[in-house]
Amino acid sequence: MSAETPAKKNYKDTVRLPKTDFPMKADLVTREPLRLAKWEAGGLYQRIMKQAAGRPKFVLHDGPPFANGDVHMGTALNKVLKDLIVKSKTMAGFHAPFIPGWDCHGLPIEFKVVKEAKDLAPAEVRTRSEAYARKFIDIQRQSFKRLGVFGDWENPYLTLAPTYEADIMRTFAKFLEKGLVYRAKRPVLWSYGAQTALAEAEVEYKEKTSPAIFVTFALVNPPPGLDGANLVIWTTTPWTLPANLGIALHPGFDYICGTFTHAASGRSLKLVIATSRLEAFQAATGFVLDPTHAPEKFKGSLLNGGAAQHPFLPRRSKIIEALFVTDDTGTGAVHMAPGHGADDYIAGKEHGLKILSPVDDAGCFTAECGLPEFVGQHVFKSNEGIIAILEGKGALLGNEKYVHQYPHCWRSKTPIIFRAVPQFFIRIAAFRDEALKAIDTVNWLPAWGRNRIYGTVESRPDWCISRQRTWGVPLPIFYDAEGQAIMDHTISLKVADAVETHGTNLWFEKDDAFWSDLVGLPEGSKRCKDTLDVWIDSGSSSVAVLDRHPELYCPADVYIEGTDQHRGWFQSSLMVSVAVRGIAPYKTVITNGFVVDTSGKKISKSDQGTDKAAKPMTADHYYNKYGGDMVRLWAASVDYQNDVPFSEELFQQTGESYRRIRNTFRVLLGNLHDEEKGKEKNPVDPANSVILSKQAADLPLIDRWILERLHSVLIDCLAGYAAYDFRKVVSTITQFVSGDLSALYIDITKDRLYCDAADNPRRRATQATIREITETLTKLLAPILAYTADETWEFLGHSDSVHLEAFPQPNSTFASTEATAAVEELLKARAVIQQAIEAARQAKKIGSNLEATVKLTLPEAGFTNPVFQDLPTLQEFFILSDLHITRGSELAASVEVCTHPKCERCWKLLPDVGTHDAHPTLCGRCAEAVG
RNA sequence: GGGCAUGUAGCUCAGUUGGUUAGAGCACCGCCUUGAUAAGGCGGGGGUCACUGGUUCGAGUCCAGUCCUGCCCA
Repeated sequence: MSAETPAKKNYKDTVRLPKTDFPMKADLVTREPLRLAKWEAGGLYQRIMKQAAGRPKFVLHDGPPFANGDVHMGTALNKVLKDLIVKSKTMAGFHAPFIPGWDCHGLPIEFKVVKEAKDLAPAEVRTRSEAYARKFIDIQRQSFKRLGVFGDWENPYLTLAPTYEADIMRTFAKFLEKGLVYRAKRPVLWSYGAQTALAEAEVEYKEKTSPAIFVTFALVNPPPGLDGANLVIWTTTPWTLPANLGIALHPGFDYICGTFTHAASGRSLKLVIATSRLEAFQAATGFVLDPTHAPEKFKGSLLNGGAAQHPFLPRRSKIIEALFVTDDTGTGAVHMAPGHGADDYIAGKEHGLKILSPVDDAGCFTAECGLPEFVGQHVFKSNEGIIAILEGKGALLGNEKYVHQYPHCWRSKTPIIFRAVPQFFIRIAAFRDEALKAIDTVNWLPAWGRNRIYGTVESRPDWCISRQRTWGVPLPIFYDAEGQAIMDHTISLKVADAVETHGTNLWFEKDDAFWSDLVGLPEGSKRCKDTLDVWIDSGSSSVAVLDRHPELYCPADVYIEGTDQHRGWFQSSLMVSVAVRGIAPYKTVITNGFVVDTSGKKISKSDQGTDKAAKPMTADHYYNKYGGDMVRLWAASVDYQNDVPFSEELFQQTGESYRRIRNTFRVLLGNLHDEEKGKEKNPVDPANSVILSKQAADLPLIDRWILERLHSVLIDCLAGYAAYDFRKVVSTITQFVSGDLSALYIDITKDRLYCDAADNPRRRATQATIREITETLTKLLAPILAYTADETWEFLGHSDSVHLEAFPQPNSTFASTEATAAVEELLKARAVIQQAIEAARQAKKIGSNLEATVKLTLPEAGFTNPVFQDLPTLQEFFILSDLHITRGSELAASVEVCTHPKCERCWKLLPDVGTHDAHPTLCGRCAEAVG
């Protein structure tokens, strides 16, 4: 062992390397739950609220997620965005309470419950549905808390709470009072097997063979050239013909009218067919267009408003035009039975057709069908008889077997029918204009959201608010002995009061006599069996939550949900609020896009458990594997106003940013290990700045520069938060950390921090600067990295949570950009120097920068900043041992191997190494520092 | 089919009122460092700015049309 070795070791011990217990490895998965437990035990959310009491308020109203299933990444994104807003508003000086909520009623839950156990009594369905909802509320609440979302988690609002349900009924009563509710028939999916209305989700598609027939309708008073002509319709449901009230043509399609002859029978008829369907029609029926006479040609719009004779009933069918008419099947003329089809209903309503639905609960014809011999007979059994009538009347042109996918009841397995039943509606037209005006009082982010909702409100039909379901809020309506609905809001209010104390189960548990007596109606009155559309539930939250909670108010400052809510919650909330109080329930509405997979396809909850389950999409997978802060950083990094592409690989990219930020914090903290006494405990002064103006003048250029940069970062981040642009905050900080701190400031100041004497003023200035930077960044990141920022804050020597802090205010001392201007010139020179050094390095002439002698040539013009006459600062900035400056034609740098001896301590190659007897292997600065 | 969006490097995104050679992060390649070390630094490759046409001295940016993808409808 040589005598040199111990000396080397000694010098290494004199180097002030960073020292911190702040771990490089975040280990978020184990550490975060501990911090969360500490927050909860200390009542952090309540303390934040208490501290903020009296400040200006900011109310973000939580749109209630459905209490069904685990937290999907899309749900996590939305909830974290809400939390970013609430936390950043809190730190910006607002009192921002967050009351989370859940949407608890509705078909998906009822569907699951009923699927598990069939034939349950309504009260039992409701008990089980509530238990189901509560189970998932707990699961989701745990996830949201684990994600670091702050809020009043022990007192959320639930749409199944009796008080909430009572408010839903009161909202409905308000609609009644204003005369906005009416009852009318409308087609629904009906299972005659289960004798109930079904929802889309309860329908399964199976193969079914139906008769497909072509039927003639003779034109009445046709335009010239079409005398004696017949429209031909095609249908697979002959039983709906008794309810036929119209025929739809496409206004833009080409139709022909010509003479058709049946080869076998020799029968001849004048028929109207869409040109594009001619060939298929001829093949199917055997009726062939007479080639000797040119057919009439016209657009579908020609016949609009005309009429055709019903083939076997004494009435006419109105001819209307409709864009949903297709030319892929049929004849281009569509049989319309508004009581038996959704399209038919809508088009029929537009054109003033009646709703005829002569079918009872069991699927049998009623007297209304106009065919006495069919009354009481099941519709599917009547197809043949109706076809026989058509044949007898000569109206049947063809009859085939047709195999198609047809909806069936998931329970009784019977084919479903469309059948019109009485429903309750809200008359939108009565307050549509008011709603449209309210839309323009709202700030929509992004701005196109305004047009989106305006369009839907403008074109939406009346709101069908009744459902033939069990798991929901009952319509507080009664029928009199004649079956007429009693539309009296005072009665509904009485029901609401009863429900407020006893819950809506009472409606299902008690009988009609009890209820009639309670609300003061005569014996024989019956209560309505329907429930309210769940969009009334959540749409009433401005009444049931914002108006009720003393710490909230309406209109709320912000609603933020996925884009699908323009037609959903944003709209239902708007309509309810406008109807009830005449204004929008929100001042600003923000939308976030959907989480989609990397091929741009939507990832829905229903894909869970299928083949796609290979790609986990639930939030717990991510916070259990990577940590809650990682999910938060991801949410803050994405462009949430558009759809958000997602995959685990993509998610891991945010891990890189996280590591970068964390490692930088670690170095910064490590370099504060021997901070001047008092600094580490320095209470935040009123200006929120550690560096006082009077010190600023003495700061070295590089420190002044980084503080100027920090000043601009701070301003950009505050603006980013104010604009809800979290991505901007993240990218600003990431670029500052990576580009300015890591690559430049820390690299450059290492030499002072490690090798200068402990109390050297420029070393102390650097430490003060580092504290200023670290405190500022920690606060700026606190809304996003809720856990990590809190951890960092602790390591900065603070005893309480960073979440009780406010954002720093910009320190005007660093608003100027003199140092920044100087550094910009320095960086141009640096780029040239680095390229020259890199060439020498690749040529194996040198290794580290410190082994180079650099000759920098500056152009005659420019580079006039005084710093270019300050060789020590230039050497420090470029991290060089040996630099020579000359002026020449253009900016250039050349590199040679430096010949000075190497200082054992600071590793620079300097001429004064060896000039100190006490330390023959050190440079002057190091010899002095070691003493 | 309609309404509203969207389309810039392998991936995710910036690109201000049209104006030099279109930027960043991640990924990738090469080198250095081993005193931020399960880290850090330097250099580098990579884009017909979806497509077509137009306005203009000049278009990623403005106009028209087409296509892709998403949401909401039909």
